[in-house]
Amino acid sequence: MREHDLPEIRALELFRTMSEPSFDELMRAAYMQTFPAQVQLISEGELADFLFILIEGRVDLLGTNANRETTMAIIKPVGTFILAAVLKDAVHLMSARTAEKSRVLMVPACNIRDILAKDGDFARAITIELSGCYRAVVRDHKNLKLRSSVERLANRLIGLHQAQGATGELVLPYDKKTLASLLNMTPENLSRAFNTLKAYGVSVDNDRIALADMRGLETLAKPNQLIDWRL
Amino acid sequence: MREHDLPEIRALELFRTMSEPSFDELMRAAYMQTFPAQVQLISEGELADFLFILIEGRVDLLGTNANRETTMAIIKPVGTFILAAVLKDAVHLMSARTAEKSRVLMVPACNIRDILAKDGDFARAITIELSGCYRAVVRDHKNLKLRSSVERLANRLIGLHQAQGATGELVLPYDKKTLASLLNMTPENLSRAFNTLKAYGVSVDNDRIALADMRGLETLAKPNQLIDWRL
DNA sequence: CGGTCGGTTGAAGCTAATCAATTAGAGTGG
DNA sequence: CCACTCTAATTGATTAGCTTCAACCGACCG
Repeated sequence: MREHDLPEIRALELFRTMSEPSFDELMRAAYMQTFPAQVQLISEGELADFLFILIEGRVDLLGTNANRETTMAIIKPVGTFILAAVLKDAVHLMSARTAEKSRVLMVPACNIRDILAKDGDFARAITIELSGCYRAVVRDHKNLKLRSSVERLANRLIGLHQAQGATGELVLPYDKKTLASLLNMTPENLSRAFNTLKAYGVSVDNDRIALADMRGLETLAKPNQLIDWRL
Repeated sequence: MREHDLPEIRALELFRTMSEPSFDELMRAAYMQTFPAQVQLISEGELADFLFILIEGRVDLLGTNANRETTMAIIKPVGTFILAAVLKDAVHLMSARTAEKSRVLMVPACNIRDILAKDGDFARAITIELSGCYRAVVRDHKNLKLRSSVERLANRLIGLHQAQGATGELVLPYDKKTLASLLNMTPENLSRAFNTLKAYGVSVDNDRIALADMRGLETLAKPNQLIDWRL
């Protein structure tokens, strides 16, 4: 990367308070790239190799599910993106695409994690915890933007079923009113959604649910690792 | 707090790797509390005084807007909540209420921040950055769960107007297709929403928007500091 | 026994998505 | 320069999804 960009980067909130050697180490590994518009910088589901910092231009963050796509966020300079995936050494929950010609600083993920490890353990634990919270909300947000209410319910049932040992039965861990609110439905609509799912082998006895046709249910639900399976 | 709980807490991912003196310091300040069901632990809009860690029971995280309420998340043991607000020394974006009798460890926010400051600067900068990302998605999520599409558009316009100097005019920073996706609307529906807003003094000329009746628009939009105003 | 609460059902209405058609502007290539 | 194509944006008609309002049921509780 070019010497001339260094002071600008050093001034960023994220790097301002960092020790000189750590900063040097990071920057030796990092590089500045200029991309034209409409370039796919990262793709959902891939591992996070770099932390991206947008210096100039515009980058859109996108989520997809079952050939639907939605804009999750728009990044403007100066902003980082996909920090959480880098910290967790996890897979991207969103894709990123340049919307204009953009200048981007790319810092290899392993260097970020190295330097973080040298720093305080507690601070590091905090970042991991926080990354987890962040990613959970992103998943929720995608869930809401990209699925109908019946799909959300179906996937929730599949998730609970899994978590409870996949015995063909599950018990709702909260009352239906709460479940409805969590899935952004009215209680009435939840009740109807359960009726809709009867055709897919779902039978309801108060808070006990039986799933008789997992294949069919999954065909409807289209479970998606980048939305559903926390952890 | 009781001696007997200490090993259990120490084993949590968040505290496992922490130095002995730091842990002791935190725990001296912290205390364990048992609450009955249906107790409001924190309220939207208040400052974050404590980091909460749920040890037993269940806590619901709630968001509200214009006398609507929604369940944002359900916390089960062992889990932290409102970490981001604590790190940013900011106001809560969600309320928290016990759903069952719950045992909760409360760590004063200032102690968390003190210990974090002693640890590496970079790790600390990362947590702040990440908290910001997290809170942004929470805001987006509330926006989507608690407002209609016309309300979302109206608030977006108010926000852009503000950001551009509140001159009575604003320029859309992205094309309408992107704006629609960001607001979770179809382009057709966005176009109709703009028509609906004509009655509230909004006139559209390509990407240039004029707001002639801020009072009326705000009455419709009901802007909410806990959803809209980033930073 | 009346009261409340969680849940279900039906009817009506509203919000938003879909499908189809049209216009206007930008860019391409003969 | 003029057709040609592409795309963004708008409009209308229709349909799907969801909410709202109202009534009702059964369980639990005083």
